[in-house]
Amino acid sequence: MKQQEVFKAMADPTRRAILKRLQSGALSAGEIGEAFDITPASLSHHFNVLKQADLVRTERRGQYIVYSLNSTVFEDLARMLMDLFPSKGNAGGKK
Amino acid sequence: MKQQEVFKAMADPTRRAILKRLQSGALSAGEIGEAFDITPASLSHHFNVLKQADLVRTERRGQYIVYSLNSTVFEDLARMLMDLFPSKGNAGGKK
DNA sequence: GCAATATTTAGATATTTGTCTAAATATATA
DNA sequence: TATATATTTAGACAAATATCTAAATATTGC
Repeated sequence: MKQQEVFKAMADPTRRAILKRLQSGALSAGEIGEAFDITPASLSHHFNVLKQADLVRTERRGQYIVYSLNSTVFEDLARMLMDLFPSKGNAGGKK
Repeated sequence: MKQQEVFKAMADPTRRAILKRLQSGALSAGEIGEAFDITPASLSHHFNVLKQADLVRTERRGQYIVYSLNSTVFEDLARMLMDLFPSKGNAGGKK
C-alpha cells in the first residue's frame, strides 16, 4: 500500500465524500459529480488522486467512465491504523 | 472526533513518524526531535497539528513538555474507516 | 535574580494543492 | 462523418502548508 498517497487522498473532504457516494455501488464520473458544486475538471483531479492511492478502480462503459471502491486498500489502511496505536498485547504497535 | 483535523494530521509523513515514536511511550519534545532533521520550531508546528486533531496529549514535566498518544482517537479513526467501506453485512458502510 | 535549557510563537518564504477556464480526447448517435 | 455528450488534460491562480530564522516564554539551578 502506498501509505503516503492513501493518507493524502483521505485528507480532502471532497474526496472522502466521493468515496462515501461509492459505498452503495459503482457510479459514473457524472453521477458522482451531481452531488458536488465543483467543475468536472476539479472532480477529475480528485479522481486522479484517488486512483493514485488505489482507493478506486475505473472501467470505461461506453461513453461513461465508471468508478468503484477498492475495498482492499481500505482494509489495509484500517489495519495499519490498528497497528499504529499500542493496545493490550501489542505494546509498541507491532512488526 | 474532528474527522478533518485527524486526516489532515495523518497526511504528513513527519507527523506519522512522530506518532510512531510515541508508540513505545511518552517522550519529551526534545526526545522526539532527535529522530528528525528539522528545527524545533518546525517540530512544534507538527505538535500543534497533532494536538488539534487530539491525536496526542501533552503534559508539562518541569522544564520539559511530554507528549503521549491518545489511543482513543486512533480507535475512532480505525472504526470510521471500517465504516467507510462496504463489507458483508454492512452494504452501504452504515449510518 | 541571572544564565542555561526546553519549547513555543511570530513572521517570511517556497512548495503543494484545490479550483477554475479552455482545449483535447473518447464514445455514441443522427 | 458531423454533432452532442462525457471525461480528462493543460495551464493559471489563490489558499494552505511545511519549513526556516529570530525572538519570546517557561522552568531549573546557581
